[in-house]
Amino acid sequence: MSDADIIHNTIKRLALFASCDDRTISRFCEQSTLLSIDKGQNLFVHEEKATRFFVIVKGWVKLFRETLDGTQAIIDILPENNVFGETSIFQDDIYDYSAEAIETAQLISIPLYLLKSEIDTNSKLTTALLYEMAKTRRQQDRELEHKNIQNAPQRIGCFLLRLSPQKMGEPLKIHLPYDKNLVAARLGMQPETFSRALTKLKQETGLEIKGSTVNLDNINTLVGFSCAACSSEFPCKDLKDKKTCC
Amino acid sequence: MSDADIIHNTIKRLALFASCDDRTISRFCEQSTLLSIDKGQNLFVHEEKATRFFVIVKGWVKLFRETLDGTQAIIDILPENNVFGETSIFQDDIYDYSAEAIETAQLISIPLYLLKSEIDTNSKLTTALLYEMAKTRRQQDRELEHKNIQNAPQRIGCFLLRLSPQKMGEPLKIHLPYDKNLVAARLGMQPETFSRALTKLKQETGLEIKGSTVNLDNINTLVGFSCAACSSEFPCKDLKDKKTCC
DNA sequence: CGAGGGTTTGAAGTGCATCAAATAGTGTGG
DNA sequence: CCACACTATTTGATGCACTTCAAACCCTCG
Repeated sequence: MSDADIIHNTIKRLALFASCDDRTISRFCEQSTLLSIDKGQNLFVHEEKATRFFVIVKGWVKLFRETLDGTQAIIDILPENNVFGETSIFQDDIYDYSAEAIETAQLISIPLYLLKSEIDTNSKLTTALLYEMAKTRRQQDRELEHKNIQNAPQRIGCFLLRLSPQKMGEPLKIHLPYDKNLVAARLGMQPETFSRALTKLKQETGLEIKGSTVNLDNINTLVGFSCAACSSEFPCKDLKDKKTCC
Repeated sequence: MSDADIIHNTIKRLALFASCDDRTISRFCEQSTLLSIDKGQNLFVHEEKATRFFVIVKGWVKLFRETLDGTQAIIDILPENNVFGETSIFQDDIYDYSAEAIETAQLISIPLYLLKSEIDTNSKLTTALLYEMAKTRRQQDRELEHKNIQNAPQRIGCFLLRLSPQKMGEPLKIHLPYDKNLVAARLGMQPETFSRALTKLKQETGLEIKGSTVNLDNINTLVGFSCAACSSEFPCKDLKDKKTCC
């Protein structure tokens, strides 16, 4: 497939552009470029002037910020078909986090000015953006709640449930999407804590761990364990299509 | 002032409606009602069907959710001129939190369908909503970061800075907006922890506490203490007009 | 004055972080 | 295919921050 085809196919399928007509989508595609970025490379840095936003075609991207004393706060870790950097249009064109590829990734780079000018005139796109934003807001809401009221093993359980097809009563086989250090950081804990918490989760729910694969006979025990300390009930409606649930 | 005047004056001044013409604003006002609610009363409950959203004219409102095991997660505590409940239009008209008056409050109640239909046609309003949402998103971002990297005394310091006029080098006199138990809950800590953390803050920065009044000779020591562990620098640009800063 | 809330203080426990070291896993060149 | 180096992961020991439970104190208001 040519670059142009990849760009077009990817953009077309995004919820953000779902309501746009072909002409609009083509306009975006024409101005977009496809780029590859190596593992560990930064795409942009917090506070930097923003001119483009991105869509992940392949690979994983880490969004984070750093404090004065050098500690890193992971904001999110995104797989393919996710958009990021677009919110800088509400931020005086300043990126409000840094972005780094955690494994070699392929990205679509789209000029921000296109989105900005489109928003002024295209109410469908604006509404779509609004919906996406609302979804993100809800996710963050949960993250904050979880951080406050769930403990480490429960947060891991919740994270695993998010990765699963989420049918009650079924067995479960999950492959951790990236290395355990990153999962730990994503969940706001130390690698050591992650390791121990996973062991505890094993004891409590009967799940089994082999390397980066997690098996469980029946998802229910995990739901019972993790979702007890959460304000939304299991299938986590309204959130299930996104990476954050529970 | 008549109810209609209060409604009109309040709505007119909201950022959300700043870009709307008088006709639109009048349309909203006509369909709105003014209501009073006693301290401790619920305005609506999480998961309830949503038909109206609200603007605070006077008093304080607590937004929260409860988990199965009964613990409460405070989402926010809002003073006058804040809008809440409006995000349920992105949620199948379900409130995604409960709302309770923490002291007798006066509120404007506006039908959600008005906002919904307006969004389809009025791109100015949609954009304004988008901006408000982006601002909330940023706030939440900070909250999460703070929860991760600031300790209890620092979080209190940050909270106090948010309440102040925020000029460097000046003395400071702050009155805690609501009772200490609530401040503690808002900051995600126990009342006992809050008390102890405040004592520590007193030792570290030289501020003085008399009941619910906080005095400080020079704001700088507080900034130095609290903002060290934060990824944004003091005046907290982009955030200073909202309740969350630092 | 005395009851009852809010607030502070004390003592003990829990959860997570940190530092250090052992072990498992992975890829490399021989 | 093995040995080595290097990294990821686990385990152990200790410390700190916050929570929890309990009791004292303080303040307000009937």
